[in-house]
Amino acid sequence: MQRSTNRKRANLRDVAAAAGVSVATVSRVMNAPETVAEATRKRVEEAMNSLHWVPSAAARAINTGRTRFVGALVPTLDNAIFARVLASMESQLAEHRLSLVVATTDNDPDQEAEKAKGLVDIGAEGLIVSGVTHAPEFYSLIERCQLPAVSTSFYDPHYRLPTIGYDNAAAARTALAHLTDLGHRQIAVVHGPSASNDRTRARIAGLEGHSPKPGLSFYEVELSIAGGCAAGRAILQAEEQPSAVLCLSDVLASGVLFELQRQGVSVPREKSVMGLDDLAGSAHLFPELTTVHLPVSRMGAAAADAIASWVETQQVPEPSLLASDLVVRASTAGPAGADPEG
Amino acid sequence: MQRSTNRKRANLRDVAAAAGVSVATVSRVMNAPETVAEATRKRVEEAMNSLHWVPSAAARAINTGRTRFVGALVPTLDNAIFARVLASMESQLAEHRLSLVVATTDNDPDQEAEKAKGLVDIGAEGLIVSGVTHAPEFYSLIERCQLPAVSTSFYDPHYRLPTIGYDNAAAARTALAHLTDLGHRQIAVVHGPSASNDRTRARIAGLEGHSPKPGLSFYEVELSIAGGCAAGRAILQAEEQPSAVLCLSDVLASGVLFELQRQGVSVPREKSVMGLDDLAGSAHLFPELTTVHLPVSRMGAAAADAIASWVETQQVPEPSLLASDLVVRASTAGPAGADPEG
DNA sequence: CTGAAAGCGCTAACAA
DNA sequence: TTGTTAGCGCTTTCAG
Repeated sequence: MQRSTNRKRANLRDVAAAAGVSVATVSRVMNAPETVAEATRKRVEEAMNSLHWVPSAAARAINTGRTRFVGALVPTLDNAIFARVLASMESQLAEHRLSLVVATTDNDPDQEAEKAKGLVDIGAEGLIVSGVTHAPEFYSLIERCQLPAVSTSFYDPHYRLPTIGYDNAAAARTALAHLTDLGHRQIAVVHGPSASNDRTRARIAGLEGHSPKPGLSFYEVELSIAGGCAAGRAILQAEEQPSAVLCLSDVLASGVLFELQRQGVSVPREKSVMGLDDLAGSAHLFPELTTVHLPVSRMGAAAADAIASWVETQQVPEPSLLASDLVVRASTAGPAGADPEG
Repeated sequence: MQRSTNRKRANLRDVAAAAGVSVATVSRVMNAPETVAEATRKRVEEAMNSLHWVPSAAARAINTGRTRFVGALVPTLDNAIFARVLASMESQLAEHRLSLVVATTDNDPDQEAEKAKGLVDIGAEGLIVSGVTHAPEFYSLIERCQLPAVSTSFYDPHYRLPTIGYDNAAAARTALAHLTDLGHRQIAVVHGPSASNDRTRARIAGLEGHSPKPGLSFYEVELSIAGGCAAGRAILQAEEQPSAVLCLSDVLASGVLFELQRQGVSVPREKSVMGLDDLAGSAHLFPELTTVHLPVSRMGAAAADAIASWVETQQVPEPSLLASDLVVRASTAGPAGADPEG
């Protein structure tokens, strides 16, 4: 039954009083301990402990004007690729003593704008987004707040936000070239919703004008294993059977692979299948998936550095292009019946 | 070249001055617009816009004592199961007008404690964690801060934090029972790191004392597709071949499946494989994976409600047990050579 | 090395 | 319906 047992949370003044010092000294113990005499510091620290003192984030933020966190808006957490991006962003931001707050947008610009507002409302100092398609409300938000914001997963040096990403069109072209090099001329292209995803659109566009010009048939499905399966079934029902399936995402390729197996189609003997992403699991599928590696870890780190420097120094970072590269594994081969020497 | 062009961000006073009203009125326009006369409100809103006024999160927080966000600490974003949990947490928290901030712990209690501190530092009003194994620093943090915290993915009514989860031991037992019911007597059990994961330990413990007592051999691997593949290879090299493989996680089961296929082992004809989790993709693997469904979406929503009510009303929520259930699909069957009628 | 005091931007009584 | 004013918990000069 001590007197102050039921009081609210202690504040700086309480600690100062308990330690017999001024609030300024307590503040110094937190922010510049070396400027406080050892004995005084000890006394203050004891007071902090015995009062269960916890500094108020808000009070600090209001004084310093800094919250030390930035927000990342990703389409979904459902695709393993974002786990990699976020992990590297987070660890790189930590180098700058910045925290990362994650929000998902479901590929919906309106939801993105709303979530962005939510992040700003809780004090985000900067934002990292995906792609170059955003709601007007999003742009007006970052403009009003003069908020640093960078975009990832897409490279476009002329975009109004600095972009840190790869060339989606080139990545898709690399994949297609691998297939045509193997001799495929009828190719099914499987991709996720294009209306809501500019990365997907860029990849599709990258396929245009490739030479030699193969016969391409497009299948748009939900971006998931189930979507890949649906595409697999649709492809098998087509009049003219493609000898290869180019999936614009590894997740889709996995689904296609499973469905073809389910239908008794041998990969790559009867049909080649390839992806684009290079997820961690893709190397271990059966058969191991040929794909195009996207440098998502480096991208996450680069985006983290970019937003950090913007937040810290007010310097707008430069756009940055990261290379992607072909990873040939076991799921692709020449078309069935082709001369294996040719 | 107006006079105030280069000033810092506008504040409430600036807006009030520009609109010719008091700061209180401006505040009301934000927080209770209906109490302000239409004309006044309009004038204030115009002033807000023309000054690019953005309310300060910190200042609001310091006054209301609320930040309106809670933190979730999850082991990893790499396993699709957490995407489901987090998605439902987030949408349910939104019902309470609360935001969710996500951090990953990599199954490391020290990292968890550190990240928890980071969340508190930026103002989290409550925390959601996984499991019942945490660092002393974590406990002292939530105690010092009197911070609401609930635990998920585990049910233990006697734990010091309210647990909202399923019975991991029972789920594993359900899986094992399915296999023994099918007639399997030699079963390989594949699981992730047990030292760092109490859910895994609980699942393993759940296998004990099951009757009829089958021959169980355990394989501990990294919790990933690659880990599942490694387990698959190890199992095939064992002296006594199990007729079934029980994976304590769907991710592992996928890897086992791929590896068995790679080695030419037919599932379920030669070996049955089952998982535990019921990820969205599991229903679409080849063959479709038999598993135990964990109610992660409901769990996320329940955890959100629990932490929300705690944060809002200071009432410590009750622990809550959610049922898991068997989902029989195509990856399990009786042991090879068994009488299909028996 | 330490303290006094002036705010940071906002909310919420209380008055008018 | 609107204004006045006292803080919220902390940092940060500026003195001593």
